[in-house]
Amino acid sequence: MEVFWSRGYHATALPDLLRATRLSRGSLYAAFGDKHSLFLRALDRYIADALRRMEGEFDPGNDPVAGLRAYLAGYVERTSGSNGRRGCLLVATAMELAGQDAEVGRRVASFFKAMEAKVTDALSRAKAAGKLADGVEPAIAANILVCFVEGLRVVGKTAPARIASQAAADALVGRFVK
Amino acid sequence: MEVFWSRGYHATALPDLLRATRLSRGSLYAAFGDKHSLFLRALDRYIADALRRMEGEFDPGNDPVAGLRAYLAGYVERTSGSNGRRGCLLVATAMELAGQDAEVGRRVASFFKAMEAKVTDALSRAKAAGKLADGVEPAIAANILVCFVEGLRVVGKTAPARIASQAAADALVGRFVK
DNA sequence: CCATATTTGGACCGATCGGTCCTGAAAGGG
DNA sequence: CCCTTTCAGGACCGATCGGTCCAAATATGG
Repeated sequence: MEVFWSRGYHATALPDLLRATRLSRGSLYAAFGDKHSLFLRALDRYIADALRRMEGEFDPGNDPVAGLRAYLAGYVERTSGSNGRRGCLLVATAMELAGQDAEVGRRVASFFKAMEAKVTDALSRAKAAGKLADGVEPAIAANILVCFVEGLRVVGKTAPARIASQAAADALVGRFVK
Repeated sequence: MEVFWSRGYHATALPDLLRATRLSRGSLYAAFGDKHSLFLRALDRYIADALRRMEGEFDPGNDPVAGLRAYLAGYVERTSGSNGRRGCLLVATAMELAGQDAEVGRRVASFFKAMEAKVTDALSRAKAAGKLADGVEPAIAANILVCFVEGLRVVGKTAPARIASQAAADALVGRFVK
């Protein structure tokens, strides 16, 4: 369903979708309406997957700092090598469509907000446990981390160097925790 | 020339380019060859502008920490409000084409490498001047900063909140400098 | 085993894509 | 003042876009 993933919306033609879904033209339109609706479905699923994954990483039962590290490690993994080259449906969509398509823009914006909220929450719990370095404000640090991981996705498109990304991620959280 | 800027490559049609260049179809093809070549020209100019700007910010004659702050402030400015919504030709291109088009991929990759080198250099000079916090490694911190600013461009597409971005930028460099 | 309902592959549609080419007007030089 | 050169505007091209429709094949139920 996510052939949109590495190609983007405009670059994905109907034949690509037919091949990927193994559906006939008629069946695909009967099932999804049109290309735009199908794309929205794919985007929603991508977002739901990402949110579910983060819910596991930031589970209140776990150590928030460990969750943060797992969260960053996941992004390092997904932005390295061939994973990195595949890219990220959300980031690609944000750059390609979010400005023109309100329906899409809303979804992307709300995802980023949700992600930032989850990271903020984890940082707040870490702070309450006295595990944050002095002067680290959870909301601001969360903003930094979100930008960092999305930036990883961008540079990972062309320079998917795992060790460098991992070192950067480690150094970044090292600046925030005690 | 940069109507590609906010629309992206695929979404920009010939009529858009004709309107933007005020050229006729014939003249445009005589001058640039084809759409792809024209895009490459636009991309090269965009990259050259960015590099020239950074050369000013990271001028060896200036204080490297001030340069870093100016560099970040520039990104905050360019990712806030309507500037943010317009987006970034480089990031959009990285996500849309870098994986499929080798010519483009090379340009994008070399730009990110050049940017990282400039930031690394500034950080090294700051470190030599004893202005960096303990344990901050220039190359790694540069990687973090590059990812951060490119991430700003991504989230700035849908949530161009200037004050939050500025606070994040300030906090981030605050973690690196003494 | 037949009648009905469902789904399939693909022909087909108008629109638009990137790209070529030709005509007529404007500009420049003798 | 005319002849040549240049160039703008747009008609035109084949290909492909997203989307519709239908006939044949398949599955289903009695």
